[in-house]
Amino acid sequence: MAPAGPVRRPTLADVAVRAGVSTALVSIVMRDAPGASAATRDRVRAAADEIGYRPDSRARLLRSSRSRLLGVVFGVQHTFHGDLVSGLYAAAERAGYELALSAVTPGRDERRAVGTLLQDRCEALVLLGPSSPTAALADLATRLPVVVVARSVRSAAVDVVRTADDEGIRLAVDHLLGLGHRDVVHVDGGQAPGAAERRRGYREALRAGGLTPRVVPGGLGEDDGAAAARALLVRTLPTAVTVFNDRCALGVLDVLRRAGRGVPEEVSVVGYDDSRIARLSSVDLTSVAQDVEQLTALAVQRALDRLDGRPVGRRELVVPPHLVVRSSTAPPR
Amino acid sequence: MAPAGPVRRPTLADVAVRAGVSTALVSIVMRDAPGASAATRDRVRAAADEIGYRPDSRARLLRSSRSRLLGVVFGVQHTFHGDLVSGLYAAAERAGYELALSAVTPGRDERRAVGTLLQDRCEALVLLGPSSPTAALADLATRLPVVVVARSVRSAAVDVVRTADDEGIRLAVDHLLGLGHRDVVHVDGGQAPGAAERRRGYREALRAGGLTPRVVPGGLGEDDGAAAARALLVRTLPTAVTVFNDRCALGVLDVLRRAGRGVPEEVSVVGYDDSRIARLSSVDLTSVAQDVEQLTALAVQRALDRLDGRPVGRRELVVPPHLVVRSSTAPPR
DNA sequence: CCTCGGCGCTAGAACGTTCTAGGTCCGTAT
DNA sequence: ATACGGACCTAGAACGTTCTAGCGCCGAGG
Repeated sequence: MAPAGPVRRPTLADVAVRAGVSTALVSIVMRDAPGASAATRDRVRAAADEIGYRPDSRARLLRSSRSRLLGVVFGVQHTFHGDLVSGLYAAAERAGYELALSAVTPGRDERRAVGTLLQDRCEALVLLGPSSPTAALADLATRLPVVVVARSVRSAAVDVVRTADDEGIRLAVDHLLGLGHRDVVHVDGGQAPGAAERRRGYREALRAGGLTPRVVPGGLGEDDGAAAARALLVRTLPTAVTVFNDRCALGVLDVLRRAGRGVPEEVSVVGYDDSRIARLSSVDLTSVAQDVEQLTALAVQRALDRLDGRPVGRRELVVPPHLVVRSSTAPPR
Repeated sequence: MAPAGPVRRPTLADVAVRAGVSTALVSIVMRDAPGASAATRDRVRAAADEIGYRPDSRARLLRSSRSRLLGVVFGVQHTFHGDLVSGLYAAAERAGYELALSAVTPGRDERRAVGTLLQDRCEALVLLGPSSPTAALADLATRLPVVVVARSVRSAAVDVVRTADDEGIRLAVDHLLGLGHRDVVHVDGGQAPGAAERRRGYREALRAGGLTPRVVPGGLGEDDGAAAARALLVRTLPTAVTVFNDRCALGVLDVLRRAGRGVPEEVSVVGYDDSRIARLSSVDLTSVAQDVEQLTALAVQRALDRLDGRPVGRRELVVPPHLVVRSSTAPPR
């Protein structure tokens, strides 16, 4: 039943013969371009449907100078990248662009991923949380517009769209202070990208409330969070904790609960990322959410601005996050 | 710093002029095809590097009859699909094929995803857990080889590569019986794809051990698992539970622990999927893992067999899963 | 000396589109 | 009548590759 080998696909010429017109006219009809009568349009479309014609985007893009193609590099294991890709599809479609996806996997590094996109004639590149060194990104940017999402890059060559991480933590702290907490600790992300800014946001927010900041070392993973929580347990426990990210927060949560310290009864916990983990009903973690909609819309917008040579303002676009309150935070006892 | 607009990319002709040879020769060198002397090869390559030439895959594919392109449709929110994509990249590369990714997102359905791949001239399609009706898949398969992964399809037209779900549950049950459990309950997945087979595997395994199966209704999500666990708590608790999937198992776990029933001290729990959730150290759930490596290798293999017109055996390839033992299972007290 | 075969290379035609520059026809204004 | 403009359509040249022929050259075999 399945075709034996690669079948020759029908082309414009096949449709043209069948409809008794020229290929150029078929092309016009297929593109919904002006220059054909309604009657012929119907006839051509019917012919195309009958033989199952589909335009060949390769040939199409080859001919037209602009490819209207946006390359996207994403990490296949980051669930957050999945959300971003969804948003990018929507934003690109609104602008009449297609997306070419290229994944970074354990066996396929960023160089490879970018390389295939370049061959695909993308007009611009959107890189989600890239790990390439700044120099490599800058070099890439000499060839085509490059927009980096969710990471900050110290280079004048590439555009950046990211979340205001300091403000995110500030939201978390303000939420806790608003609930009446006065003893709020921050579990740190160490060297991780974004950690410094979140730490700073925490310090500023606490000082603004007239309180003394207290930062304990943490990390990216659950184990880091668990260690941080154990460290907190040996001293006097704070009434609330802001954590670098959700995974780390999960470790904190787990250790506290196992130690019989109720969350949120004894300690309130706030994570960061609003990841799928945070949304699990058994976790139900209050968390800082990035505005995917806006991040992706701006990324596409910026890419197009560069392509069309429009003047752009700040090279770095910073999007405010918002807080998603769940059941891991409550007023102190 | 970033280029103002779409810059004209260097072409074969540019390289040819610079190296003082014909475009055909440059093409030969770029493809590592025989027919050029070592000296010229070096010269051409140097010229290409200097002007930053990259072959245009559109034009390349347009010209050569075979595109050596495999289309992959995946769901952007399924983390498991991410793992599969990684495997597919590796398998495709070994076979000298490229992958064209097309994502299904909340705002972009499967039809769309498949449509763009068809336009991209893919030779065959690999669909990860597609939700399209069988008829649509069969229709698609009349146009090009279609391999469905991780879902079973009742159609002679499409190939299927999937995990032996019944055997997976059997592994889980045997593990529990081996630990000494005699009272093992299965929390069901209802109508979900794969649920029937897992249920059957459970029943068979229990009967093979001379025990009486007991199935309670569950579902795909945590809440379903939570409800099932609560139902179990009102009767006599079994000593072990196999659950339809990890998310559902998480709900079971949560309710049991909150009710003060230790896992694995009082009840052992086994999930299914070996998802990221199961691997979280705070969850650490024993789970049935699908063999991603083999699933993807077979999927690519089968697609190529169809393309090359090689005779294939069974239309459906079933891969055995394996059990990943973690700390949610232990001998009964 | 001529032929032959292989190596290194090139000219020119594909591939399936889009685009430019017309070409017909018809109705209307001159 | 002739010219003109517009609506509809077509021929043929791109686009950047790969592929098929075939060219010139050199050394070996007749």
